[in-house]
Amino acid sequence: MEVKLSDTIAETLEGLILDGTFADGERLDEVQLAQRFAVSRTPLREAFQRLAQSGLVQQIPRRGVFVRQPGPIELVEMFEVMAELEAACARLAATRITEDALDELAAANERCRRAMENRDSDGYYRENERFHAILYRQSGNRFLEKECRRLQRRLTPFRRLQLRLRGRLAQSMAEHEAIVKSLRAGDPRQAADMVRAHVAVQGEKFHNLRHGLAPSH
Amino acid sequence: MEVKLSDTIAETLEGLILDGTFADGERLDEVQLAQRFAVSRTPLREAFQRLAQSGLVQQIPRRGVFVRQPGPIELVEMFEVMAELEAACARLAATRITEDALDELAAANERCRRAMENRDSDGYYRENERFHAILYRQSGNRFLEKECRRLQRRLTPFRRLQLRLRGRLAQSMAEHEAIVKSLRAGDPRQAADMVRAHVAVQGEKFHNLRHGLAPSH
DNA sequence: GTCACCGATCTTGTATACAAGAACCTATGT
DNA sequence: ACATAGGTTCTTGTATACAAGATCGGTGAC
Repeated sequence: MEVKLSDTIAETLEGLILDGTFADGERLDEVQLAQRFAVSRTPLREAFQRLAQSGLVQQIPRRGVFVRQPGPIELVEMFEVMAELEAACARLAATRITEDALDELAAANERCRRAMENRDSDGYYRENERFHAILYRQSGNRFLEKECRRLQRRLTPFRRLQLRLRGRLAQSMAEHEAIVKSLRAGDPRQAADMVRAHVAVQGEKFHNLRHGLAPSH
Repeated sequence: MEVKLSDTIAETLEGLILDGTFADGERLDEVQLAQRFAVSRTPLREAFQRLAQSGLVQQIPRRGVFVRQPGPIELVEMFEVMAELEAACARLAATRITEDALDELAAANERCRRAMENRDSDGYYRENERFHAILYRQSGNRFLEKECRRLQRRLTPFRRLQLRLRGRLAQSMAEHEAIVKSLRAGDPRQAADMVRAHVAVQGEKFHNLRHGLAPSH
């Protein structure tokens, strides 16, 4: 439990928007939600502002706040930026990463493999996230790391969705291995290219999903 | 004038923080500032939240908000991310940019040259910003464009500072020309590398400035 | 003399009250 | 019958009131 009501409320609302409970364009009623959370309008309005800055809702003055689900175009754009940010992490990490971190990456990927063998989708997802978290950290740039986390958080529901695609898990893992190899070789360009492709393919697969173009299975 | 008081206040405070009126670690007193702006605490608190999310202030629960000027390390990190983001713009723009936009870039750079000849530092700064704005737009990725603008805005005061260095203007302009050439050639890798170096050098020069290591003049 | 504990004061966080603008409904005129 | 004008109601934006935690100073004990 956070310290301020507005914090918990913002987080709860964020979850409700991300998981699609609130549809795109839907108006969030202050008084109604205030009753629902048993608080006054004040902390709700503070939460709204946070959501508005994250881009999850749009505040129209004197009109209210409306949830703003990213459309297909914006989603592809966001994945593209995610790919570039992670590629930057890889580029920097290639010259900065420690031996220990390389081992950690390999270990995380190993746990991914076990999760895949056990058909443990959630476990795979968790370890995959850990893999990427290590990469962010090893960029040696805390600001970049934070930016990556921020965008990753926003893309969470969509990334989860696309992992369901058959064959993606194995492919993803193979890509992880190639990435580790590039980092171990200390090749910034190759590492960046591989990570960029690894992340970008998620956006593309998602794009296909959304348009009903069935993947290969 | 914006629609909400909290908007104008947030913008004003942002300016005061960015231009150094508020020192690092200084506490922003709600009631005092409320009097100063002749408003109640409510819009001020809303403004504080926005600043906190931008990272300009830190909110410590039940303690207050404290301005958080980026230290040398964080600044270098931010410039590094800016370089990577702009490099991404260039990489994408290389295959997406229109002929018209290429001409616009050349024109903007030409105006830079004139400003330099006239010793018009502010003019140069303005046209330089326009040059980069075109680059963002030509990435063909509106989300990336927004992210670039956001970070650029935060780095504004520091970029301005380092442009004062003798010889930097001419060098910067030459880099612009090389960038346009790469884009015209449609070479993503080269365009990205050039933009990355072009932006990164700002961070490095700034780093030198801060450490009292005089530049070459 | 120093440290700790307790109370007074101040500050933040939340709730409520008030003001102004927007939406909606009705009624009237053409 | 439809459009428009006016008023009513609802909603947001801001101000104020209240509650709870934090800081600071004083006093007392060791």
